[in-house]
Amino acid sequence: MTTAQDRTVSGAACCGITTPGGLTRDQAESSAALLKAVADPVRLQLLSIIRATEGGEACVCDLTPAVALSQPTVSHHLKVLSEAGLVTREQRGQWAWFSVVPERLEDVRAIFE
Amino acid sequence: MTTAQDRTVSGAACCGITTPGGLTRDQAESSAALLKAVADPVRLQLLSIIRATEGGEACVCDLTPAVALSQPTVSHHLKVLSEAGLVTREQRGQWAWFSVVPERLEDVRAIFE
DNA sequence: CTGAAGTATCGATGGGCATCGATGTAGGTG
DNA sequence: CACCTACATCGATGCCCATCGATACTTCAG
Repeated sequence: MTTAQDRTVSGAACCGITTPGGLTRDQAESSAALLKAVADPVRLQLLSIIRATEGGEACVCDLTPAVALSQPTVSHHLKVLSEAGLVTREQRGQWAWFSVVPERLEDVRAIFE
Repeated sequence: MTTAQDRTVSGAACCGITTPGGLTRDQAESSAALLKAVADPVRLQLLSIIRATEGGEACVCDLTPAVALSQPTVSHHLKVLSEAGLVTREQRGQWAWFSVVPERLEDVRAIFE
């Protein structure tokens, strides 16, 4: 995808100022991927609900009525969060329990240090 | 858009755990809107470039070659960032200068306190 | 006023994604 | 075995958005 500039190009600017700093395209791409997982109202709600639940865990049967969406949709969102490393899934008996990964949330904050 | 639950519904869960905490749908919606503005590799790059430029300002003529995209596209991204309150635009002579709003970046971090 | 340069806006297009119903799968129960 | 429940996957659909070329707008120089 990335064409010829994985580095920040600094063209001879009209204003005579070069732009040396800045993220690499790859850095920006991976940070954006993590942010995309979080930039959704439903997923933000899911994260906050899981965190607010006693024990820090919640199963889909709890989350589905809480966000008022179909079960496949909730399952989809949890998969996105899981693939981003923001939550972990643990099959316990018949239910799937999800809990958040605080370190990963810290990674998100670190993007805007 | 929001149907009947602007509050976090707590259905009688299968596991006997209610989900009292959690964001309101409206809270989640506005936070997600802010995050969406930032969840894009190009916009992350633009923000970092502007911040890294001496003076904390940059004009479109600098940014366009730096991200290797067409001028209309860069202008579009800057508009998105501007509407999210993440950058401010100042017309100075013939050029449009953009600078980041640190307080707004702090708002983003605050979502994951 | 005429022309040129920097930006913003417009319209079109293609890709990604949120959502759903239907279906598959696995664990628990009889 | 058969049946139910919790959850995941699949396929389809509709919407949002990133990107572009073309064009309009603004500012400056002559």
